[in-house]
Amino acid sequence: MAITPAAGSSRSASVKDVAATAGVSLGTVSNVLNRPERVSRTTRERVERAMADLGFVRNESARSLRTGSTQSLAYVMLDAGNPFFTDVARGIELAAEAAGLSLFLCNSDGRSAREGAHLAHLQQQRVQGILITPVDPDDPQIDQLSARGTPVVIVDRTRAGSSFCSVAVDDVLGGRLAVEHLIDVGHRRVAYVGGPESIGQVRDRGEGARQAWAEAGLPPEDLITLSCDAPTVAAGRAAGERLVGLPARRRPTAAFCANDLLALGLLQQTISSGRTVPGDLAIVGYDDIEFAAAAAVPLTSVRQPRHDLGRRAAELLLDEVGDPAHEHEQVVFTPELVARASTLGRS
Amino acid sequence: MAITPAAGSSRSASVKDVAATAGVSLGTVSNVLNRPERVSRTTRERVERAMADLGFVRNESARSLRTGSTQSLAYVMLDAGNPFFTDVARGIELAAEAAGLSLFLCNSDGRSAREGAHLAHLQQQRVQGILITPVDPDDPQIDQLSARGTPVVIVDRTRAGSSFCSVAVDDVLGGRLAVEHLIDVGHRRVAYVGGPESIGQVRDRGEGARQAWAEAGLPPEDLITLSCDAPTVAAGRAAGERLVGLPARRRPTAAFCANDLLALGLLQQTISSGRTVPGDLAIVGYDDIEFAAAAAVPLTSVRQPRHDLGRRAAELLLDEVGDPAHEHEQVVFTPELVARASTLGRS
DNA sequence: GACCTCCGATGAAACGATTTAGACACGGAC
DNA sequence: GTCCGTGTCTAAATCGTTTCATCGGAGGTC
Repeated sequence: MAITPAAGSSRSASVKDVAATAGVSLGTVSNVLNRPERVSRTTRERVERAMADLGFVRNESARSLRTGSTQSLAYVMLDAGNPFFTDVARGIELAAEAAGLSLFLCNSDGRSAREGAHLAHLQQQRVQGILITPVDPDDPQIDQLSARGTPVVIVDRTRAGSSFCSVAVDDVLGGRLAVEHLIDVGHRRVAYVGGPESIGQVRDRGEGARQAWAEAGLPPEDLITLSCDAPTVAAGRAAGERLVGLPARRRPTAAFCANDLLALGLLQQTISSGRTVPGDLAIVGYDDIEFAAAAAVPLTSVRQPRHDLGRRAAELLLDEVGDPAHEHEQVVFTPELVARASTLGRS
Repeated sequence: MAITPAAGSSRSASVKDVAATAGVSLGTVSNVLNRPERVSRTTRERVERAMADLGFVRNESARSLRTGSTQSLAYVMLDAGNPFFTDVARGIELAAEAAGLSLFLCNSDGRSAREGAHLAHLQQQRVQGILITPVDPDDPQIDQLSARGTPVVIVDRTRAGSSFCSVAVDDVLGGRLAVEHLIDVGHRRVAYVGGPESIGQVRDRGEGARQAWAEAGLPPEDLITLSCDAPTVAAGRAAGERLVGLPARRRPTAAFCANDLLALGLLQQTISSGRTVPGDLAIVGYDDIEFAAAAAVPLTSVRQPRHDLGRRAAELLLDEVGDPAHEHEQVVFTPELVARASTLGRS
């Protein structure tokens, strides 16, 4: 007996305890765990029996300290409350699962400080790689991560220099699709309802909207921009109230929103103030989240392949981790307009 | 010069490299990291300088191997696509952040196998504790975790034996509130639209509905139950079609749905099939997710304090981690009915 | 000047796993 | 009988950090 750790209680069993119980050496236990084919059947069974009896749980810290690598990836998401990002996360997760890695989700909640804390911690954990939808894609901390050896893939954003892999969707094109559609169905006064200009997507989608407007030869002043604090449902409602406040002859007959949360807020405010969609105001959203189709007036939206976005991002990361000859790649997906009742009238 | 690791490239710098560069011993570097007040200012600055120059990043594996504890919690969520759970997660996160711990989110996606893999991995990581909304609260793996020394708090479920802390909401009461409200506003034929009976919440909310119905002295056969495969928007739409198929004299005038996703699906199907809410069908949801209020017919729903649920769960876990005299506690919150247009008509 | 204290810094010993070089036994071939 | 190969298992070194007992020197007291 002596001073061996008390059975089952105080401290969890280590390989040493297992070895002692099974009457073999440390190395043999390790072989049972990592290269079971090298161990004779009888010994292996004895060791496995000992592990079960002691409730042995491998210590991942020790393992990764010795081997220098972990079995996990992380996705630092911009807003866990936006279904778009949780769908992207699901795509990532499936790819990670297929590769036998586990995925940690972190939520920066749009705050740089929080994002920074997560990144620092993940770097200390020595995760195999990090996927991130950054608050600011040009944040130097991201370069620093990469320079210090943690592969990073940027999701749903691109970056000027191409020192990273990234996966994004062509937001300028998405903006064009939305506005071309509104022009097609006859609108000649349109509002672009965008989140803060600091967000790259908001800028790009607005840019696409303006391009489509100009190419149709329509006067720039008839495409007005409503800028919101944040791309949220509440901000969408507020935007609705500002629209109503406009004089009738300047009031747009349609709105293109930078994401579906804004569009849903706007939709709600419009209907609850007694106007109709699309009769009084046609609405186009962006992202095509599940709740867009499920809205009482199903929302026309620009669909992003969010699942594929996540999956592809994870694949790029895995390639960067595994292949020494990896070359950075910027993948850009093409968005697609899904027309529904909010611009077409009752179907 | 000699054989010191190449500056900045191959392998990341360790405390040993920092010590060599700063001309101090290992222990001093460690003191700078952990007990800076014990180190004289000049030495400390020299060490900090060396850390910056070398791009030193503390190795968390080594740290937690030595100290035997990590700085992280984990929440294994049932469905990252359901805003209810992401809101709970946010509550947890705030509490974890306040305690200086980082939070890893894992998504079991309703699958036991995935949940099990996450739990095993988290246990190997030696996280400080695990919060979980389990697929099956009676899963023996949860007991095993706890027995092996990883504190577990069950979120949004309770468990027969009280060997865990848990935080939940009184679902029977929630069911009663919903149905009492429908009776109050005059409904005498009601449908309970629930997910699979295997989910505890679905059972409890249905039970509450039946209790309220019985206490009002209404005939049991006028409270019908529609059972769905899963509590999702798509299933809600399907339920709507089944309702329409019922003969008019048996068709309910109101529906109580086990969660808001179902309710939103049902709402959409009802409206797009040309009927009105609440005129032809009043609808009550459950959870009061943000999209419930933002639906074009704002949804009456049973609000759960999802933010507090998460926060309280995290606090219980932190107490269990920190206080040796900790006693398990089952917290039950009280739900609250939020009446909106889907049962009250246009406001 | 001897003695004590205090402060700051040191060095070695862990933590628990993996890995590698080698020991040992057992047959079979020559 | 010797030698070699093969199949198993062992022993020791190692990963990067923290901790703890210790040590040297500066300064104060008698």
